[in-house]
Amino acid sequence: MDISKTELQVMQAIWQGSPVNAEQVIERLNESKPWHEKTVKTLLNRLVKKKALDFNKVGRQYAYFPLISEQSYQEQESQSFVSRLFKGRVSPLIAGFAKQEKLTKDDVDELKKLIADWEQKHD
Amino acid sequence: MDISKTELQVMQAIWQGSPVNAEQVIERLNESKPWHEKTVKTLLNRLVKKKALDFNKVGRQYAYFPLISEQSYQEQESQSFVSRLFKGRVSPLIAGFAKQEKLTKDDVDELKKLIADWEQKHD
DNA sequence: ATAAATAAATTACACGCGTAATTTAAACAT
DNA sequence: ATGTTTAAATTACGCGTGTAATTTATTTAT
Repeated sequence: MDISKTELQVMQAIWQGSPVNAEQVIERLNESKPWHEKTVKTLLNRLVKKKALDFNKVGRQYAYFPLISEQSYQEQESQSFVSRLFKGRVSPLIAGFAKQEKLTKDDVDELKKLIADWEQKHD
Repeated sequence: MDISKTELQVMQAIWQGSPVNAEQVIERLNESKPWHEKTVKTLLNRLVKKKALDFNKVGRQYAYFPLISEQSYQEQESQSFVSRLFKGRVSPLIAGFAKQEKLTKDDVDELKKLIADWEQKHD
């Protein structure tokens, strides 16, 4: 049910573009991390069992594709993260980023735009 | 090293106020979730081993206190969460909240204040 | 002083995870 | 048709986690 941290990296490789076979997933992953081929295949299998992925057979290979979109995954996880740590309030999280000097000008610009949109919609 | 989700709930009970003995932790937790006494004690033990907690002996009981502040825990976890899911950019997370209608007026007000502070500091 | 109570320490146990190695089955080469 | 290659499937294994039960050690009651 739950996608683990390593499994997430596999999902991210697949979200880059699908359908994609195991070999290509391994290539994409090995751009950043050297994982053993067998390890990646185990992870693909587990993700299929968890219904995070599915595949079509193409010859003797599998062409994997996601059953969960990156968007919806991000939304669900963000919800549960913010609930768990901040009782659901999002601004303390941003406050922490600000305090740690982890906000860039771009971030701030985007936040301003989001706020403007929100205010326009909730007048 | 890593604090699990259930362990976090124990930490949160202790962050409510310390030092605090096992019995009191159990009471605080059972406000919301009915956990077996033995389970909570196991978790306290593990958190001590992980150096998230320490204690002083008071008679035959232990008075627990945190070695990690809630603030710093929140900051570290937020960092790593946002890195993992959003390549470190915080605004897509907020965008998701906005899209899901999970932003309240209070949130928006606080965000505006944070932004104003940030801009003032980075002129 | 010995028994009873109780706090803490140790042990338990199944399941998920990270990390593969081994086995099986199917396609390709000869 | 048979051997070789190569996907995919199955199995492995130690460690962490959720969830306690059991054991030990210490205090309190009688």
